[in-house]
Amino acid sequence: MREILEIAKAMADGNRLRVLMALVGGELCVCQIVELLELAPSTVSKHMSILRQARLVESRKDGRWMHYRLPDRDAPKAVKDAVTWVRRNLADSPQLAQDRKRLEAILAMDPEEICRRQCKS
Amino acid sequence: MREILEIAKAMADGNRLRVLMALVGGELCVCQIVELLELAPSTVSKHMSILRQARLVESRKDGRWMHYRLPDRDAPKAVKDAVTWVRRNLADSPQLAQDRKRLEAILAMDPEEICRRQCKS
DNA sequence: GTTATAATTCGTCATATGGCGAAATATGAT
DNA sequence: ATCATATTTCGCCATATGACGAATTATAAC
Repeated sequence: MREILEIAKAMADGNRLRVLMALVGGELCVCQIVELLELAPSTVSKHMSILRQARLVESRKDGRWMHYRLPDRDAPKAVKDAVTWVRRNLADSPQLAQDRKRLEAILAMDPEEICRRQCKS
Repeated sequence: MREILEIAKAMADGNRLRVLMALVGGELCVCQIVELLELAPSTVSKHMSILRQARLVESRKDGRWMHYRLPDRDAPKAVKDAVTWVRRNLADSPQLAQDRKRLEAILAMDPEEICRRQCKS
């Protein structure tokens, strides 16, 4: 129950659902997610920690960059099914189409340039 | 997105998950759910309204009694899949086994007797 | 070693959520 | 009509949650 409730709570936030959908296209680093959601890095970090605690995302550290991705095949079934549920049911949300578009632009930029932009603002 | 988020939020509470699992055995009236959860009727009513708003339960009024049940086949796919996810993953939660046991006792009682018990306490 | 930077942790704040009891509503019984 | 009762609505309170900025940590670059 504890585990299932943790997953359900992790899914119960619009920004976290947006992150999960953004990760469908492959892993992202925190600064890219910050750019997408337009939230403070500390806020995004907290969201990612909640998703990771629930095992809805996995992380990989690469130097100073932390990359997050959707769980592998060997994740618990509850987790995989939850991600599948989100993917299926948000696949054609018009609101998230906007995110896909923005994400495309973000991925086209150099990650370092993104960070520079964040420093300025 | 709105709809999916509403479902996820409705699932993000332990007592509401307990209700969903209790309803697997068939519909229940509010006083039976009150007896199971050991919460105030007003609190249970609020939980049920959140579940119904998300369409995770359907309701049927029978005189003074309001009965709640899991959604039919013609419910939205997102809803049916969510309920399936909960059922699959909580099927053998030891914590909920206790609820099943208590529910058995509750169903054995006359509904009116349950209400009488609630008036006393 | 010092500096720069990506990310996290911590403290704080505003709002959301879950709980209750009292009052209101709706319906059956007398 | 009056009363009893099953449920809901409302107002209140305590705690949880999501947001931010400042401080901290970890790592790359110099």
